[in-house]
Amino acid sequence: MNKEKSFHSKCHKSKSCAKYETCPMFLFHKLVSGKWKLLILWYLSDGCLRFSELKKKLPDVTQKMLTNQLRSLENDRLINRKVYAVIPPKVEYSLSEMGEKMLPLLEEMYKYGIDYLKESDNT
Amino acid sequence: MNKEKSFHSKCHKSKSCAKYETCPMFLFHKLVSGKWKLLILWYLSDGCLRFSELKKKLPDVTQKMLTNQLRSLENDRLINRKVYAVIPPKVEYSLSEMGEKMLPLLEEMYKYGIDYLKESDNT
DNA sequence: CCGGATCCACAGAGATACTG
DNA sequence: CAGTATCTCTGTGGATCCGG
Repeated sequence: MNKEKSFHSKCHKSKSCAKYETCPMFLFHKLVSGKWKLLILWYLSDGCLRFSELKKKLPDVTQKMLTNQLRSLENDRLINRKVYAVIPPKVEYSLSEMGEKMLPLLEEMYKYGIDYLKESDNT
Repeated sequence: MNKEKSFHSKCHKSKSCAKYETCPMFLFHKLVSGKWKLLILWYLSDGCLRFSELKKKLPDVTQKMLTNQLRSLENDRLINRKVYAVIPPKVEYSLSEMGEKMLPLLEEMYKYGIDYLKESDNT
C-alpha cells in the first residue's frame, strides 16, 4: 500500500510540496479516498457509534470492507476505537481530535451536495 | 455500477434525506470518491490541462484508470472535455461550472492536509 | 505521435459461513 | 456482536494495439 517510490517534481501548481508524501493534497486524498471513508466520518460526526450501528447505516458496505476502512481510519488517527470487554462484545467508534477538525469540511461537502442536486433539477 | 436498489431509511442523523440517491452526502461521496478524482480536480483547478499533462502529474495512475476517472467526472458534469481535431490529437480537460464550485472546498482540503502534517510532526 | 481501446493476469472486494 | 476465514468474481494494473 505504501508506495514511497514516486516523487512528483511538481506536486501541483506552484505551491510548496516537493514530494509525493509531503503534498498536503495528496495526503488529504490518501486519508479520505477510501471507498467509504467520507461516509463513515460523516456518520460519526454526530457522536460515537457501534460497529453494528455503522453497518446498519451503510447497507451497501460489506462487513469486511467496513472493518478495513475503520482500521485504516484508525491507523491514520482520524477515528478512535474503543473496545468494551463485555459479552456480547461492544466496540465503539468515534471521531478523534484530528477527525473532528474535518467537521466543517464535511459540512461543506454536504452543502455542495445540496447545491449539486439543485442544479440537476434545473437541467 | 449503478445500484439503485438500496434505500436508507435514515441516511444520516436527522437531516432531510430520505433516500440513498437524494442524500447530499452520499451524492458528494459518489462524485469524488473515485480513486483519483480529488487529485484530478485539484490539478485542474489552475486551468485546463491536456491528457498527457495530467498523466505526467499523476505518475502512479495508469492511462486506463485516468481515462476512466476523467470519463466519470465528465459524466457527472464536474469537468469539460474538449477534443481538437488535429494531428497529433489534443484533448483538453477543464473544470466545469459545477467543478469550479468545488474550488473553495478543495482549498480547505489542502489546508487540512497542511494541518495534519503539522500535527504529525508534533507527535 | 497522442488519446484511448483491448487483452490478460492478479490484487482486492463481495458473499457466506464460522468463531471468541 | 464484532470480527475472521474461505471462496468467488469484479476491477485495476500492465502491456499492446489502433485510429487520427
